[in-house]
Amino acid sequence: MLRHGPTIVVSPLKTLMADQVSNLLSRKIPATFINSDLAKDEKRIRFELLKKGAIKLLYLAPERFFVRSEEERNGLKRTRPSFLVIDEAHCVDQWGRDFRPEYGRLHEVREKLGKPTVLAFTATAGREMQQRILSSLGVNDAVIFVRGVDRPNIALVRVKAHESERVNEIAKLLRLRELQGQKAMIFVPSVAVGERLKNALAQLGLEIPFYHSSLGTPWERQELVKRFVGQSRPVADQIICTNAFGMGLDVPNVRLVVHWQQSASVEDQLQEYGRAGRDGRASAAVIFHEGRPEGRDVGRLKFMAEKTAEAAKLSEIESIRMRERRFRQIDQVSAILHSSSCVREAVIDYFEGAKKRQPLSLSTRILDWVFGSRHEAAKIRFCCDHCDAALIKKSGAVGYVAEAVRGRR
DNA sequence: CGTACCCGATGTGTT
Repeated sequence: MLRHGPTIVVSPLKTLMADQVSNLLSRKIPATFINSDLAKDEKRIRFELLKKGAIKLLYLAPERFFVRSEEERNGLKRTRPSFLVIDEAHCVDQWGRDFRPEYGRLHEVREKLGKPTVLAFTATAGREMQQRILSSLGVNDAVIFVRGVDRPNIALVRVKAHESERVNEIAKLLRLRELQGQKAMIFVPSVAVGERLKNALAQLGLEIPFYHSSLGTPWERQELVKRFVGQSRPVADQIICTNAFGMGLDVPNVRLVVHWQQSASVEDQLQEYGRAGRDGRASAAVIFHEGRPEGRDVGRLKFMAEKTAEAAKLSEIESIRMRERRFRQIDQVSAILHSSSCVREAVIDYFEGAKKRQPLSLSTRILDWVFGSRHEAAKIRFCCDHCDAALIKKSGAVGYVAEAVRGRR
């Protein structure tokens, strides 16, 4: 706010831009976005405000810098922003090579904008990803702050189960008394699996909506999101979803996140189960797996990774490299799920390194104070299936989740 | 077979 020029914020989703801009405007901060939802006139008005210096925060998708219209590109170039902010910066790495290549070209953008200071934020980037983000953005000398990856109030439960058993286990979980009036999410890897699960649960008397990118119109999808967050009726406390659901979603009382199977990276896994317990209260994450390295679950993820790598406009060597990286990310999750040690520790190591923690610098402590969670972290009473093996043996996985969600033994 | 942007052609109209 105190700098002379505006700040450009790169954001991955139009819904996110709209939410954040309206939030900022309600705090009287002059913010706006420019994207393909705008009518021609509205776009022109916003460019003019920008030119007059009336905008402090401008939200854009990365593709916006590469639109056909030279006039629009120049309009952005002339803004000479003080900062280039990359929100959800894991997208630079996760999408920047194949799925959304413009995410991988932000270093060019920065050059054209006159080399503004770069600030990149994400809740989920492991150590290798952090380095790749910096190198993609062309800021290898950047200072990195890594804080708060652990979510001590979420009990982590790995459950080895075949597909047929998973439906019944999920039904039992959803029916837990401890969960009534609270929220639960079930992540599935594909539309086909989601539809199957939705139908199977319906057979058992559980009608649960399924959110995915090809569901209905954008308006209908937004309506379902609103039903889940309680801004539209009928309220949906439980939802089946693909990973399309939730970037930027902040629902406080999600008590349970179930994964039909592992995610395609540790980052995805953390991001998804991390939706649980945002209010700091005791919550649980259940992840089903098949107990062996190369079963159908992993096969499906690798198949999708392969297709993505093939579809991207990459040279053969780049495409192979991309595929191998995605394969490795998938295997890293499997390794954590199949290991017989603490899941929590494995995830923390992945993000922060196993090395002993350095004493915190003043700047880190200030960042903690500014961005850190306001509530005291709950004491860990429940950790994971490994650390609480005796409890699981006694109560079973479902019983353990019930106790973990209640927050007392 | 997951994830989204933008754009221009086609044809409809749920906040």
